[in-house]
Amino acid sequence: MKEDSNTAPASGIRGSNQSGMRAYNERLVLSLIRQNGALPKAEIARISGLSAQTVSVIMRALEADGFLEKGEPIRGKVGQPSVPMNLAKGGAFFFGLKVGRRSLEMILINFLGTVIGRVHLTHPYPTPDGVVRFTNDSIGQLLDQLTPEERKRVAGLGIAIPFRLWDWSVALGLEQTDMEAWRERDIRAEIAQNWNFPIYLQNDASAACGAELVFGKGETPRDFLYFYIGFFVGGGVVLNRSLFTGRSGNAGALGSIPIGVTGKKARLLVDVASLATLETAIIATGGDANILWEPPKSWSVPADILRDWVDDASSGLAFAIAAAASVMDCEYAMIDGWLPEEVRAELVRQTEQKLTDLEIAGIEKPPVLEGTIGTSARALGAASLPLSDRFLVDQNALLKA
Amino acid sequence: MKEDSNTAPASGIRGSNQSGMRAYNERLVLSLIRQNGALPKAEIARISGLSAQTVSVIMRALEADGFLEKGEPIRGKVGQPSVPMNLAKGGAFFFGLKVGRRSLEMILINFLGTVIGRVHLTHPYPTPDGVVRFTNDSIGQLLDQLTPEERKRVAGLGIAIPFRLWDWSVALGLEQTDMEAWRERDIRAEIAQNWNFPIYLQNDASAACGAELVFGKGETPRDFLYFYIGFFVGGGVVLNRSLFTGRSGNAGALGSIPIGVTGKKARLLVDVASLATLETAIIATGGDANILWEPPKSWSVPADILRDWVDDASSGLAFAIAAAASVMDCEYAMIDGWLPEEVRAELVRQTEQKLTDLEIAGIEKPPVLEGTIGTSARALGAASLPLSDRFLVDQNALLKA
DNA sequence: AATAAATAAATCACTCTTATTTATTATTGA
DNA sequence: TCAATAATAAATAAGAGTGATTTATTTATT
Repeated sequence: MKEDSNTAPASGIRGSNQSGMRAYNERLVLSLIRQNGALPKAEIARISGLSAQTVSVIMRALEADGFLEKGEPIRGKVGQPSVPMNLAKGGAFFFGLKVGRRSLEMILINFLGTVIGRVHLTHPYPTPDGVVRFTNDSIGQLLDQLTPEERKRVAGLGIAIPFRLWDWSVALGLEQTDMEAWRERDIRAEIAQNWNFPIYLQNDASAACGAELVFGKGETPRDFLYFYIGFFVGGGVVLNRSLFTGRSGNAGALGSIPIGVTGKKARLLVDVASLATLETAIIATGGDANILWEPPKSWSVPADILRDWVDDASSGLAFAIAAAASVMDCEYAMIDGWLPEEVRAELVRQTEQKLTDLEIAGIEKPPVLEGTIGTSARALGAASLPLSDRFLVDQNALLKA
Repeated sequence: MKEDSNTAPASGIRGSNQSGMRAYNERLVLSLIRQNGALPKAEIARISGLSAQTVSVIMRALEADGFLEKGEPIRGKVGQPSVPMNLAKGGAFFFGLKVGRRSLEMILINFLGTVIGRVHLTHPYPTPDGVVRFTNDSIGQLLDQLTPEERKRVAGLGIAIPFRLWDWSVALGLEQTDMEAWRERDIRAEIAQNWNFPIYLQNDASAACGAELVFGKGETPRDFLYFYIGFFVGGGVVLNRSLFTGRSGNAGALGSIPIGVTGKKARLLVDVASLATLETAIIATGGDANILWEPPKSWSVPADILRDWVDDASSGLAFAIAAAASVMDCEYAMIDGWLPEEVRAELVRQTEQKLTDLEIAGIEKPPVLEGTIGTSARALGAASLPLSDRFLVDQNALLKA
């Protein structure tokens, strides 16, 4: 699969002009409200440093375009009551597709990030044909739930999918050929033929990171490191409050962080901290590994196997976090995944402990936190891709179209 | 020492306005010429996407201000001959100070990056008082070489200094107290009292990385990883063609990358790939380690000691590069340092070999290259700090002042 | 004649400054 | 206690200023 196909047009460094400036300031307003909740115009002016008049003009335009709406005036303070402006839930709609080990999931979210539609399909393993068909069908179904007016406001589809699917074959116990198909197919392009909104494709773990960045609860830090534990473990790197995907779109390939060497073979994080490893352990003792792919609430993994896995995984994560923190000096590390909440909590606790115990001079060890999104992070993150690209601050927004 | 004092004002996300736009486009023009050499206005317009008229206005202004100058018209093509515009060497001047293990070095460069003045001082170890006095004295001397007109165009001083100097004491065999002074002193502020140009302070290895970015020969890649081998080993991370220093200014603390664990103690890159290690090895065999601090051309380190050191150092570097590449997906890794050229070449060769041999799935291993600046990278990088801040593209340039 | 570089004049889009309006709370004086 | 007045803050209108763009023109060359 042409994984590069998601990458923005490489382009050299471009100049800036007035429309770029306006686009940037509009995104800034929307981003500030998304981060802080409803805010009056005067407050936006103070935060952004823009003049009150400029903010007034921009926000009235955004309101007229249906992206913002007035809240109840707040009285009780000296002066004219302030009118908080909030995101209008019908401002735009986004599709998010998660391609997973055992299932496909399509969600439809509104401008506030609320899931307003969901289609789910279980499969033995993902195939390009199956994914393309499911995508087109489910988008059709979900569009039916929207009014004709709302349909015009669909701003895109994001796809969260593990990269290098063809490397799965062995782990999945499938014939090499079943996965080889992914190498050549460009499902993004195929799906794009059917729809006239933009389509984005990203590594599933990076997408999950995007969900945390856009929809995460609490204050989002400038720079953080994110791990998502799925069939494999992957992650994302957030710099300056935006997801850094690098030149090839594969930055934050955190599963490939080496955590030790035996001879010439590096042991990688993915070898110890992914559900594939846990599955193997369960199967080795004659257990039924399918429980892993049910919604995590209902997991019933033998306690001793789980304990060993958490022990190994947290050691690997601690080492990986230390390595990554040296490179990018992050404020904190976050762990989420397709895990029951109590397993995630224990994994975070042990990782934090092992990181604290590790003696490393010269860097500050970031605190380790639990993700705030949980199991649905990948689908939500997928849907956040078109949202980020169109409505959130982005350095490139300043440049010429 | 308040190492944070260099960090840019934290500030939230700011809006953009016309002066920001113009400032950005001016920097863009200067950056394009610095990267590509002399370019005619029409070519700048094509690369930047700005209209020919806009570029014409901007470049005439820059010429009038003395930052650009006309080259010889190029004939031989259809149409009016193109006039390549180049950086004017007298456009601005910058001071760069390197604080090192055994010496201080102050350089003065012109707008082209050519070193036009240099003052050097050997010391047993760096003290805040010594550094402040040397700085003020040497700036005074070097200013005498400039005309009164040129003196007005001094745009700043950059200081490249190892962070956490107080951790040196043990390695240097000095009393703890000698280095404790650094913890409290803010030499940047002290020096700033004497001069009315801006002063920047940065980790010495990150500064060296900046030299590569600004003055490096050949095409500079978007994203790369940089190691500078000095008394300690450190580095820098370049993202989107700019030096990423992170929230605390300590990103690219590449010396702290863990390369293995024994019990709870992590072995770090700095333990195997710094000259401090080599010095220890030399002293252990009764040799004279002072040769290391002479200009590297005249090194005469026993061959067997050097061979062992290069072997260990390259193994550590290979592992560190693999780890960092997983996090940030860099185009390549670069190694430079206070080293004789043949040692650097061998170190790079072995690192590349060991990285190739290392089996790691899921990432592309970056090629390893030699730095193009060499021993003077730190002082040049220091001088590049005010240059970057005032004259090169920088996302923040677009925002309101 | 064709082509390309460079520029001039007019236009357009945007933010900023200054001044005004509006709605509210705080203070004052009978 | 109550009404009149002052102070304050939000919001906006009008006009100024700045900078990129468009269109047209000039210039120098093959």
